[in-house]
Amino acid sequence: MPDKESSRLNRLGRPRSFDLDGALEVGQRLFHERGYDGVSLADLTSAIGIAAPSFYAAFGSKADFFRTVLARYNGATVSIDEFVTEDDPIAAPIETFLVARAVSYSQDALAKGCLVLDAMRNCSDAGAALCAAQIAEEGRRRVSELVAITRPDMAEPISDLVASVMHGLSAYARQGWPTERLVSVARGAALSVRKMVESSDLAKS
Amino acid sequence: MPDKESSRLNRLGRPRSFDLDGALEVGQRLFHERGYDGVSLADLTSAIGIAAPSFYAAFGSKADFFRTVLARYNGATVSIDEFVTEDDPIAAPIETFLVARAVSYSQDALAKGCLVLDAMRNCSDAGAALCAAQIAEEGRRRVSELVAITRPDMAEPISDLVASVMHGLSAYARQGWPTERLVSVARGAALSVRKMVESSDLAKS
DNA sequence: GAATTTCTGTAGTGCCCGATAAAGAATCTT
DNA sequence: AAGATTCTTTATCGGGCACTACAGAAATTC
Repeated sequence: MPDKESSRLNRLGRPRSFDLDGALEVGQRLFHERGYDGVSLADLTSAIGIAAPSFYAAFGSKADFFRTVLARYNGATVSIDEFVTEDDPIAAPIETFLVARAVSYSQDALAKGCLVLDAMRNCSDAGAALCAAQIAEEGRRRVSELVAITRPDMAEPISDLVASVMHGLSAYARQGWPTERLVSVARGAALSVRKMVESSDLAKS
Repeated sequence: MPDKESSRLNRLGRPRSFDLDGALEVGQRLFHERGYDGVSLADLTSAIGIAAPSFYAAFGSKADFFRTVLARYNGATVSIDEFVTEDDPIAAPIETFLVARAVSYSQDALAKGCLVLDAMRNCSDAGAALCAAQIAEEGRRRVSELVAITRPDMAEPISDLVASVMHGLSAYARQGWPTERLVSVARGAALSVRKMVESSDLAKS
């Protein structure tokens, strides 16, 4: 476990000859294009432009590297929080969020689908798959929390549905479905959300 | 390419010492449990109880074997046609179908999710993944055809949504979500379907 | 400059993968 | 019986995988 930025603040020794985040970006592109198992260490190192030992000194292992890539990717994706308004606190943000995902999953021809959702299933390393599942669960919980503000009884059903539809969006984006088609799916799912939000207000004050 | 039941109807030579369909069943169980790449040829042959050359003589290759397993699995899954009634020709059958899938994806602890939908993404062999995608597309088209009978304008949006939700059901079944939770997702998605079917009847006579 | 520390490149490790060559065993036809 | 055909067994094959031992190169501190 070589701490990247420790041991007397790296003032000694030969400096690293490549950019850490640049390597992560290259890896992210490759993983998004071909999946965890579709990218070998030789692919990674040759694309980054370094030899294997440099890779291991910097990142520890392929799985560790991938986990870092996942975090980087997740940090760059749009959150549902960005769509929350005061008018419609739930249904509209969820619809906009799903549509945004439908678009982002299909806009880049070489990086279709969601890297995180894909890694949940398409990843031979159990630790990396678990990491992806935790990130996905984090996102679902955020949706759940937003719904819970006004409709706590619908928090889980709605967030579960949103999470499930996102898997479909990611899967069919990978299959090559055009953006409009995925957006249609997103809007269709939003119909349910709207209906669930507006359903019999048993739990409302 | 050894044709299994050809060449003068197999009247010559040493008879096969194992059951073909039994081997497929064993393989199906393993693949469903661990996925295509999670099952090695050694796993398969030892579970079946034969040596590798017998496997190759009978099935051609691991990918060919898997394709046959996929067809076998698909033939055993419930179709939406089984739920069509005269009262409600679309919405109710789709809801029942989705609920049935939610149940079947989660009932067997060692075979969670859908083997076909999983293989679409979690499969290093391109041919096998394509085969799975075709089977899935076949199912989606069947839903589309049913919807088209009464609401041709909604055939694609609804079948796309159903297909997408099924991916979520399969993925989260694999994650260990309990049946009730998946059923809730299925019912939630069915809300959309119902609303889409009953929406402004622009295309109706 | 000398010693120290850290990174880099060459060259490999062992492992597991899917697939097979070759020879023997079991059944058929004639 | 002899010959033909097909399956089974043993013992691999070459290849790709993630990963690393080792020595040289490049920066630091003294």
